[in-house]
Amino acid sequence: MPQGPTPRQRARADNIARIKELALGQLAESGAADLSLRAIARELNLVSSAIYRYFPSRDELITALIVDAYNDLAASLEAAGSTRAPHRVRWSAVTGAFRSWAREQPHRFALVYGSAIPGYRAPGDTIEPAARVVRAFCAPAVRGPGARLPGGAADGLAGQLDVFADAVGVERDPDAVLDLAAAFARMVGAVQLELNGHFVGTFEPADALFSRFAEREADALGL
Amino acid sequence: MPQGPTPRQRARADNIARIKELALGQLAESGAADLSLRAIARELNLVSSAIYRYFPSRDELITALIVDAYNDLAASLEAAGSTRAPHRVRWSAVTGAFRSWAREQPHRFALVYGSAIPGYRAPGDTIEPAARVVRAFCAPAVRGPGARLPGGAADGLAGQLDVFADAVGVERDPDAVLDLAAAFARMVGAVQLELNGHFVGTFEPADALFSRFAEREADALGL
DNA sequence: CGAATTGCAAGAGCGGTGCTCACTTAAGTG
DNA sequence: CACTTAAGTGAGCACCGCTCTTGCAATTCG
Repeated sequence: MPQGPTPRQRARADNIARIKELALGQLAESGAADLSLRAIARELNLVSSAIYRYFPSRDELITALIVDAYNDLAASLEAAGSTRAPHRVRWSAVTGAFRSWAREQPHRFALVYGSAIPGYRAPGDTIEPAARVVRAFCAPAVRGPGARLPGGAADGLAGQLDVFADAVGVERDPDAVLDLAAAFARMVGAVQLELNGHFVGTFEPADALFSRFAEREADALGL
Repeated sequence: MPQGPTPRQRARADNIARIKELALGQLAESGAADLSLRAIARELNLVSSAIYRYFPSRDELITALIVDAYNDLAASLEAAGSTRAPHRVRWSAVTGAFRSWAREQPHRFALVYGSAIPGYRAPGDTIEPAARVVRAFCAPAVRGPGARLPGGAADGLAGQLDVFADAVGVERDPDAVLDLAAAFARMVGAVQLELNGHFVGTFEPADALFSRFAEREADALGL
């Protein structure tokens, strides 16, 4: 027996995909809090309760969208950073890709890095995809001058930086690791500010600001 | 005539305050998207429709809460930064106050710097309070080595930095202004990440990380 | 092949939401 | 005291997430 997916499984997967697709469309129009299972069912010519055959609750649907968004963003960063170009160029590409992805899909960015949806608690399934994003973000700076001393298990911030470096797969000295963490936080914050309109009247368009940020970070990281 | 507020105006103001208070309580428990006017009315022994005498819509209530939150945060930063201590100490105090405020009232932080509430568009009333926060944040670094050259009206990023410096009331060279913008974005991003649990497993607690960030920024700003 | 099992969809229903509207009641004003 | 105006009422509309029972169809098994 070929043991492939049965027709039933195929149909089910198709429906799940269709639901996610419609949910994404709704997300783009109204945001996560307005995501309505009933509306999805309506667009799908289904009775409202039928949706619950595929997603046991609204939160489960949202979780699936979050995981997808993390993976999509991570893939985008990985694609931007996997060239043979010099590290500095790759850094610029990855940071640019982050912002571009967020600007193209602001609703999905809000889903993953915006405020937690009220009453919604991210389950464990999301932490791996989230880490993948950070890994991809740091990839261009993964190795450089001042590799990590094999000290290990230091207390306090030094120890935390070691843990972070390990999780991200970076071999750098603590100062560089700190720079990476700062760069990621800066990125998330700046994108958040841009998307929420906090730059209107000052940094609009913000292209120059973002590329200058990236240059400085590249300098600090010795890329 | 003393021309003070009439009893009616007093009662009205009291009711508005009470509504906002209950809304804040609800916010702390469930987040902005779960904010229910009917629940507020219930807690207030009012019939649901009576709320609309005070706030024409749910969005208007939320806007009021946002303005209050901005002003509260700004006041907190201003208090932390208005000491006679050296600039560097004040910088540390202000950045610390920002994080503290956000950690104490995560729901309010989410309201102002989190993702836009779906379907909700911030009206103009919010931009002044928002600017006040940025001003207070930058206050400790308002003046320092390398004051701004009276060039003015440069194109591109330099011009934007000038606009930003003017709006914030900073007299610094473009590099320092850029540092300030980066520090603010870093702050918002890092707090966002911390509040949303992205630091679990790495930077938890994040106190050391945040103070190290602040130190580096103080260095860069020459404080 | 027929029967049993499994998965899907239907539809009614519960308790909740924001918001509107015609209405009564109460308070302040000439 | 008569009048205006603001506050509160309650029914109602259209929507929401979610549950539950019921009928039907496809698949799997004896």
